[in-house]
Amino acid sequence: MIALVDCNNFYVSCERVFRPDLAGRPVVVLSNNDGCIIARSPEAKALGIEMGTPAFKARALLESQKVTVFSSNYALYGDMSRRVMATLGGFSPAVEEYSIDEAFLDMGDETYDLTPTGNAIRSRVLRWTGIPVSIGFGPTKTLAKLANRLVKTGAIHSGVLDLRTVENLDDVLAGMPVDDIWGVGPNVASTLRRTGIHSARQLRDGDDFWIKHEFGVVGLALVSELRGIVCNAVRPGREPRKEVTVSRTFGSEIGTLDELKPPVAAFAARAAGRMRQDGMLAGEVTVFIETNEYKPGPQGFSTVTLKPEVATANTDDLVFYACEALSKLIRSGYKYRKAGVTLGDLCPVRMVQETLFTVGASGDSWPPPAGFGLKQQYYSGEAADPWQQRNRHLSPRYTTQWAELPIANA
DNA sequence: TCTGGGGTCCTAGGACCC
DNA sequence: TCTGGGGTCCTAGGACCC
Repeated sequence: MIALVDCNNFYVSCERVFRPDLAGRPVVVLSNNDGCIIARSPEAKALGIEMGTPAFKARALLESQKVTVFSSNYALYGDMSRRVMATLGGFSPAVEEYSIDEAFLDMGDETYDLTPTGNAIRSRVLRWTGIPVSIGFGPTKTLAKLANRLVKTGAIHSGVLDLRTVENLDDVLAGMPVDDIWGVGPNVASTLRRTGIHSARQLRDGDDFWIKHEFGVVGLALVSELRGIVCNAVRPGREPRKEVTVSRTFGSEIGTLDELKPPVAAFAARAAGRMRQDGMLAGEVTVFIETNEYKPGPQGFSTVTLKPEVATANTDDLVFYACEALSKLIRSGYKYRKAGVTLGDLCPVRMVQETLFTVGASGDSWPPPAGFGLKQQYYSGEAADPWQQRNRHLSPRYTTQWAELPIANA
């Protein structure tokens, strides 16, 4: 059996842990640049605020309904996520961190109803971290996800559902639209509907040959998992990343190389930092720039990838390649609104050292000495980031900065 | 004024090889 | 006249996810 543990309205819940006065009140969290609404409390959902709505379109509603608004605070959410995952480790030897707010737990071959276990998980996570979670149990990841979905949407149960306890499962699946199934996106859903398949039950009972023909091995695996056949096992831990991207929409549009270099250098440096935390080296550096699709004028999206001779984690090298790529990318007459750097073809430091004794040729020791790099002040640190856009509603980094610790009044 | 950011996997087709 | 067949690797792009 597999459990899918999903934090409820995770970003909002993180904010509420330190703002108990907001319990029961409408709260939303905005994306980077305060652009879109990406998390909503149930009260905010009830007001009809949709996921992904641009903040400026919702402004009137947010104000009239006195919705509390937060900019996203990833220092806080990342740390809270770590705490939740650590707590889940007490319930299963195999916890797969699927995303910042979700984990799959291998629950072994238990034949009894896991609902009590689920309740125990819920209450411990809530007590230890302050975060409420929903839990679905099923024989496959897809079915655990489905159980979790039923918990959240249906009135089947509050908080925890072991799919095996659902007596009229066929009826329930018949009432579930295919879009609600994990792995069925808009494209697949519309193809399915066009051929008369509307419900999860119909998809589960579909014809293998047709599924494979239409949706390939991914579709076939998905349908098999709906039938209870494991195609996608729980893989404990966090998979090492294969690439690291840092990208941002700028506060304003910029066009020249001189203007674009500092942010792109900063993105490369930040990506390099993240990558080093994972103990990886980059085999390629990709830069992309993008115009503003919402405004008239010449439009474009372009990308250039450069490959260092030897995989490297050296910030100066990576910044250099990123700037090289950028200069190949720029076209005069275009105004760019967004740019990003992806470090790809990542490989573990150790592997390279073992197979390639030339690691020193990248000109860097690893980890790099403190204060390395000539242009440190130039491309490091979010604080000194003039392209950093709006985050007017940022909460304190309660758990990761001494100066921002919450204060308890005795 | 204002429209996020960061990932993974698969497939088709081209290049190349024997 | 007739123009193999099988394989690998790489890449771009699609689709999906949170």
